[in-house]
Amino acid sequence: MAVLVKVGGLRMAGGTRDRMIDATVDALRRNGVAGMSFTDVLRQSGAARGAIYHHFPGGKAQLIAEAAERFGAEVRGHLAALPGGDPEAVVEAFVELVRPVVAASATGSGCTVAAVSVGSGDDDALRQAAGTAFGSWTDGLAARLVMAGAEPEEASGLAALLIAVLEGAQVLCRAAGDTEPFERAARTLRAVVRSR
Amino acid sequence: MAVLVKVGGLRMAGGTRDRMIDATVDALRRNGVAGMSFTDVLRQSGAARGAIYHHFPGGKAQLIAEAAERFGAEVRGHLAALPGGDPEAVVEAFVELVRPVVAASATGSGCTVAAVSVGSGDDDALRQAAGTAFGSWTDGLAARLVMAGAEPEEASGLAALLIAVLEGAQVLCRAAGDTEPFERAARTLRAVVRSR
DNA sequence: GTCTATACAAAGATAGAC
DNA sequence: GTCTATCTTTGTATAGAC
Repeated sequence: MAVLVKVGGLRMAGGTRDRMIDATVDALRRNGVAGMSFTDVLRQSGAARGAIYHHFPGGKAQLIAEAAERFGAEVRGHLAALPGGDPEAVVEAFVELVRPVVAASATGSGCTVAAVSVGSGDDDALRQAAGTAFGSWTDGLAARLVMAGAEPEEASGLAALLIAVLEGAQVLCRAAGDTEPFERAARTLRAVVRSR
Repeated sequence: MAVLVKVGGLRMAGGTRDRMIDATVDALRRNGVAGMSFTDVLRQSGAARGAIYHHFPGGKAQLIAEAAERFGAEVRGHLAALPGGDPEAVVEAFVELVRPVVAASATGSGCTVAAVSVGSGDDDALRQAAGTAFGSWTDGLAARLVMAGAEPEEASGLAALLIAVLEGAQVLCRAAGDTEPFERAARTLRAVVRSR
């Protein structure tokens, strides 16, 4: 096995290590940090038990940190690619981007980084991994808003508000079992941005 | 021991059962559902191991559900007591109420109900317990806004937005280790409500 | 690098004496 | 109602053959 393709020194998707991280991303968003077990990850990735400490000498903490990084980078990419010629349009596009994410959360598959934040316990490295991801989202979204013509300070505050709503809505919608809390909040959010 | 005072058929605070629920509220907000152990609860409440299934035949799930209910009721009380003669003032008071909560979250002690929502896994009873608590917060806050003169539909949307920001800010601030994400979002929130 | 087997600790859950 | 003791399962972590 082990189809390890190396391109420019970067290991491409498809390897065991890679599948393990993907499986961890999924297990985290579904069961949280303490609720995720190696058993789940091994079953979903097809890896053997011994593969864990071979690929991740730091054990569970390292695996989780890398999963948070991967998920964080992926979302950041989506945020940077947000369409919209003015701040209002970017907010509109943000709402559309978030809708399916929140829907997934309503059926049990929430935000991996939020799971790491809430479940980090007293592990500072984990907490910081989550903080870095969230920070990159807020900064990326703020930069996107500036690019669309917003004032830097206004963009920073608006981005922080939007990311907070994104995370809060996922928590609420998972508990509610539907996306209604998000739709209500989003309606107000748009009305509010439009009236500026 | 067992200073069980009964008043009108209701067991008052001070009993073993009661202390166990309090300890569970605390353990949940700190470590999440799967991260909370009976060992923690027993140590903090001073109860014996056998007391668990004596007081909570439903085991861990029942204990967690009751903790979510208690925390939910307590917060709902705070929201109902929010001062303010008009919607803008209520929002202002909300921000002040939330500030210390978010600060606690930044040091590791987040929202008990959020922990239950995120950590509920596939247990529908737990998910629903969290949903009920969140629903009561949103409804209570909306009612308070209506009382302060807001239109019912406007109040419903604004309340959903505020609760989402409350929960999202806790997740972000815990990861950041400080309250900056909340302060940024709150600044924008107030500016936005004021401009109506 | 991949796999099997296993050590060791901690979890939830019960039984039964007091 | 309270407590001690224990069963069973599950989880993390490691050792070592291939």
